[in-house]
Amino acid sequence: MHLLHAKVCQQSQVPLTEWEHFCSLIKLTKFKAGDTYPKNCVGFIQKGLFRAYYLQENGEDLHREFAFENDFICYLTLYQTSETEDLVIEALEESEVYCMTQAQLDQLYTRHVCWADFGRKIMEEALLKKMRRERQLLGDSLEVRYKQFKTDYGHLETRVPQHMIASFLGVSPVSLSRLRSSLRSELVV
Amino acid sequence: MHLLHAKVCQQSQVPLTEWEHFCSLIKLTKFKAGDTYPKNCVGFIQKGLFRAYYLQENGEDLHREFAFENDFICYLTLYQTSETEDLVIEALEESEVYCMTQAQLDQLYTRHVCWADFGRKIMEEALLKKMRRERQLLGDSLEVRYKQFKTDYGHLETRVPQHMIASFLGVSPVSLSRLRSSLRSELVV
DNA sequence: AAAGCGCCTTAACATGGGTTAACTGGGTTG
DNA sequence: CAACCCAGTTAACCCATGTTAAGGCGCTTT
Repeated sequence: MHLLHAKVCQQSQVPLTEWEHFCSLIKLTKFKAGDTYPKNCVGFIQKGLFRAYYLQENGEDLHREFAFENDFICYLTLYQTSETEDLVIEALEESEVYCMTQAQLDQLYTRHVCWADFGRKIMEEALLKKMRRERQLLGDSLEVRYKQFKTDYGHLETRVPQHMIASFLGVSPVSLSRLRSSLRSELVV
Repeated sequence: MHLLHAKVCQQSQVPLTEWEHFCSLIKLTKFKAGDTYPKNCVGFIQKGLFRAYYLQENGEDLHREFAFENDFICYLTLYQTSETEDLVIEALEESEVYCMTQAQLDQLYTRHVCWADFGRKIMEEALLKKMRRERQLLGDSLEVRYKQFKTDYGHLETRVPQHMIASFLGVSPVSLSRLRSSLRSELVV
């Protein structure tokens, strides 16, 4: 809980009564590996690991991102656009998430400025993250992206199967394996 | 002006007095092709065309996006992260933009809920747009991306040099030219 | 008109990554 | 233990795109 409290306070000035109201809304929910996160909820990951991916026509899935401790998750379905309809957020580990419904969050926004402020800052943060990713995808080679992944998400390397990392980096599992082997031989030489 | 008014009202319930205050802050600013948009301002494009690109070490530039009539522009510098420092927003045509400073916008946010709400929705919209782009970059072939570009931004094809479109699509100008020529010959056959 | 300059096209060649398939090793189930 | 499955590796082949370079076209300048 203090993780979430810290995260909220870091973004916005929340009066005590508002925080108490907030606490009355959230519900700690547990997920098992393989569980799907519900479409109409937003959440804060207290513990565990999720991935978000798109279901594609060809049956393969296109990995979009990982989310873990201290991250927020939601489907951004407010706009009911086609993007989010085939998006799936799935638990990869036993996880614990503080959840509320999207509708409850929307009410929070109109209830007190601090929440509107909070929501905006979270969105800004998410947008910056996407821009960083866009830039990497456009400008960096696979090798650079992989090394960046290791510095950014080093702790995920052991928690996540390698083919998901490949998908996250935008290449086939074979390509990532190839790269890793070539990096290994560089070290030896 | 009614363009901007429509855009604001579409996102948030703005009382008349707030709108009047808003109007007292914004200043219609003109840009000539080649002008750089100032770092500390946010704006709404009334008329014209801009591009945002990153300056890279190798001297080339990495195109991030186009912005034109009815779009907002800003550097998202609030966080002073490294991403935005080498970002440039440049006018490609004679343009007119309603501007205010980032500081003025920040004050608006705390002044009335409607603005906090407005800011959050604009950010959500921008985030959705980036997610759509991320998905295209990861999952679609150049041919698909180019065709999508034409349906999304058809009117830009004549306003923008082709090498910028190539950069936006994430390929070299040569590749785009090649694709176009192959699409042309498909039509003939 | 001639020269110069951007932009686009085209061709030739190099290469990174996709695809397929065979093989390995670890874990699970019978 | 055998049979199996799944993830990762490796190799062979192919194609899309990058790179480099040359030529053409339109526009501007002189």
